[in-house]
Amino acid sequence: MEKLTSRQAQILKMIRRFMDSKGFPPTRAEIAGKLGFRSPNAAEDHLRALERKGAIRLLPGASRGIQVLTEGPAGIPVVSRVAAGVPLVAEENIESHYAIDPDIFDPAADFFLRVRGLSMRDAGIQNGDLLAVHATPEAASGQIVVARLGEEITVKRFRRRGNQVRLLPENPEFTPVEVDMRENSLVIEGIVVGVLRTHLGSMGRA
Amino acid sequence: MEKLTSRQAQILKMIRRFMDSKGFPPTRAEIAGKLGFRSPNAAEDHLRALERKGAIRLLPGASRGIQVLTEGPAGIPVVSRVAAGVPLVAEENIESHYAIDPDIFDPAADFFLRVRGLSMRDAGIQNGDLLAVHATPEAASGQIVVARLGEEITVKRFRRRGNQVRLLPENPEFTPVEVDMRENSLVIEGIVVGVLRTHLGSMGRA
DNA sequence: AAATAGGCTGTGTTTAAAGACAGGCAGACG
DNA sequence: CGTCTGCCTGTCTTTAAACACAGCCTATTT
Repeated sequence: MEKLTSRQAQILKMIRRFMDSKGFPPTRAEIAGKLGFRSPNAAEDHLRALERKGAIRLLPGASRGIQVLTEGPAGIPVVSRVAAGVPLVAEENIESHYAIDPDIFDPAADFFLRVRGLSMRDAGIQNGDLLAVHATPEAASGQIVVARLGEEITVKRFRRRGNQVRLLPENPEFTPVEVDMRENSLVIEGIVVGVLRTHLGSMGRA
Repeated sequence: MEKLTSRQAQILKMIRRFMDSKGFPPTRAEIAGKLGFRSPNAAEDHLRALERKGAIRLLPGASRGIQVLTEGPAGIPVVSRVAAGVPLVAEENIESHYAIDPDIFDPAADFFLRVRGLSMRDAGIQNGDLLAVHATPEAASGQIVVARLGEEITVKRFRRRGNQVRLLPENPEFTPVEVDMRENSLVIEGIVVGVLRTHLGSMGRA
């Protein structure tokens, strides 16, 4: 899809909202009304532009004949095998998308992160599990966080006392990490708000 | 919603299908065309009946002004505190619904079951977790099943040798259950195909 | 300097669509 | 028995809506 101008994106958004609430697309006049145009032909022009750029399809002759061509996959992105340097939720890290309402988690999930390793085993988090993550730099002591330590992405329980942060594994076979926020760069990518395991065909005991 | 006649249900289904494929509701003439009416007024009559019975809403004056009123909550039902005697997935056992695509699990999930107890702790299943369950009476040895033993609903790993079935907990503090299928009534309600944990605010270590 | 895209106003004309009116016929209900 | 609902045909009027035509102004791009 060709790139839209901000005005065109605004009109597309208006159409989407209209369809969500009413269940059918708006007419030219309704678009003009909502956006304050004095002429329905302004809406017509925008629709033509949106069709030309591949955002919608117009069915000639049909009233409300606007089809919004849904761009890309919907749902929550699944982040896996994180590449070094790039942001966590970047195109190249996204494995797929899952059609799940983000609001079943509280606070809402922004993405899933696939876990490698068993460092949080005793918190009921297994290798290959998907963690529902709420993206935020704020974490309270005791929460399980997704943190970036230099190049490494790690999932640990977060404990803080002043500038001294401890990242605790939930498995006696792993050792805690101590970080002084004044010396080392520790970035909180988000807090874990849920766990999702989708494949347990007949796995053996941990 | 009042009960529909088979013809009315058929028309409602046609409207749904039309909206799925086109993105907007049909006109009277389009309904008549699809169903072979020679008069658009037949469609008008049906729409009136559907509105009277609460299946749709008609917006006067608007072209294609048909709103299909979605019946009941969508998504996967969450089964909790199972009452004795009644089927597992019964109205009275359903706690809520979660908007999740059942097909992210394989095989697809039919319902969620809220777990009580820690008998499957070492399989990464904790107290309060939701188990995605595929409803089926067939279980392979090694799978985690939801089984009914008399009045009790239990979640265990399923092992079978002939008529002898063992239901294994995944926690050394619990003891396995042995069942002879010829003597005791064991009903497999389904197999566990996934795990969902939605609330881990700042829980302590297991 | 000319062409093109974006973003509008304003005025029509034509067609798509809602919906009213007048029936017909069958079966269910009191 | 009459009356209601369900399920249709057929016609006609009115309005909703698409869409063509003619412009205006401002940026970009060629």
